[in-house]
Amino acid sequence: MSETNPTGDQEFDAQGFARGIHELLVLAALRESPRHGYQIALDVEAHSNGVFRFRHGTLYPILHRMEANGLIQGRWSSGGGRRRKVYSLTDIGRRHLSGEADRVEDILAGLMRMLRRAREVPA
Amino acid sequence: MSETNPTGDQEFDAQGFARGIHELLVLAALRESPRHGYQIALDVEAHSNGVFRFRHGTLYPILHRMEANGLIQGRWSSGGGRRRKVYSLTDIGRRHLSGEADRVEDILAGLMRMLRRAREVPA
DNA sequence: CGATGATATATCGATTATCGATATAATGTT
DNA sequence: AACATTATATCGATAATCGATATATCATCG
Repeated sequence: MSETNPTGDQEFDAQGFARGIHELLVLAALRESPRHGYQIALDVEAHSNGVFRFRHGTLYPILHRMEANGLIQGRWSSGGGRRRKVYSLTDIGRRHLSGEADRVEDILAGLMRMLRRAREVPA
Repeated sequence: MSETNPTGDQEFDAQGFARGIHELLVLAALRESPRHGYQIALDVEAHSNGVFRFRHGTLYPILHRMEANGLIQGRWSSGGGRRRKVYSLTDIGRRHLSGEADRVEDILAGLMRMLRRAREVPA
């Protein structure tokens, strides 16, 4: 009963799930236009009513990792003044965004089913 | 903008989320009747079309932790033969199940919103 | 009746990533 | 001039999954 699951559902990897969520949040924040780190954090927080929030000790390592993996590309804003690293989606990141969105949505659907079952607790 | 969020939404804790999911899977599997570890693993796998799967190196530590936290209660099946530790929901576990189900569902709803936004990627 | 595979529980070490704390610096405001 | 906000960065502690491994029972089949 362990053949690759026949429904086409995606598998749940507990460790990777949170990481995937974080990366999706970043990719989604960049989907329209480039942004620097702090903007990404504010964008994510604003669009989720404060549910999702990046601590900067979390965000910047994620951005570095994603840049190393080629999902995003950062460029230091030229021109004097406050240094900002502006990130934009790469083609890889754009593909990853849609692929991961599908994958995660399947998992979320599975979780929803699980929750509905869990609600049917006999009093 | 960091006061306890006003919408009543639950906050997302990346680290704790996966753990919470695992615990919910166990609690949900026990909601009807007591089961031992191996049954829980099979139950979870069966009801999720193989999306969710417990490795035993993962499951048993979780069961031990949940028992230590009072969410479930294990009893070694008396009577000769193969030793089995049968777990059942405690009252605490039952309350936790419904509370956590609400909490996680809010987060899932937030993730769904995020995914919908992510899908509107300009071609 | 012996071998094999499924059932069943358990522990341990390696890995890895978040998180909090902390550092640095420029900018705007009073 | 002082202070809060904006902005990026690193580091160590923490914690939990995961794979590997160990042990033992039971059923089945040759």
